[in-house]
Amino acid sequence: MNSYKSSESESGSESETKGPEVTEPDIKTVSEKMESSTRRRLAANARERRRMQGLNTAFDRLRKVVPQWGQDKKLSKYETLQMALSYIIALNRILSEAERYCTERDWINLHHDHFHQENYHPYLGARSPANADNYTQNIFSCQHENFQFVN
DNA sequence: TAGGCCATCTGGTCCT
DNA sequence: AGGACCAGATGGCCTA
Repeated sequence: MNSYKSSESESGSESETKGPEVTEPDIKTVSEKMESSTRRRLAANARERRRMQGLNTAFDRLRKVVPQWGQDKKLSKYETLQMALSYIIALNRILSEAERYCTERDWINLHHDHFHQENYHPYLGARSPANADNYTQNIFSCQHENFQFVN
């Protein structure tokens, strides 16, 4: 654009006329600094790429252990987190309920009930993040009743 | 074609 | 100073 061009030409003419004299060591220092800066940026980019790849690997591992009934399409990161949350809460509920049922038969019946697909319908039906948020809120509203943190 | 999801780059902040 | 983490911007790919 014009502004860019004019400012560029201004600085150019300034250095020609009254700018500070640039010596050979100064030029070398400036170019070395730029080179160093570029090198650091590229290294940071590579580290960030590795970091994100690590994060994605973790998401893939999480997807493998989280239920995915009838969904041929892989869960998005957001969906994976939501499903993991739902799954953990369900497992936790089973554990706490199991403590209340003394006979093995009762426990097996409970186990079957909890892992039936219908229990996850609220999440699977949540297509938009807004709906998913509502579901999360519902989950958390139950969480206070069901979770007890042990030191 | 719009919208969702994702990878990458980038600059800022905090920590060691 | 350098690394880790984060959030915003951007562009590509895919699907309804």
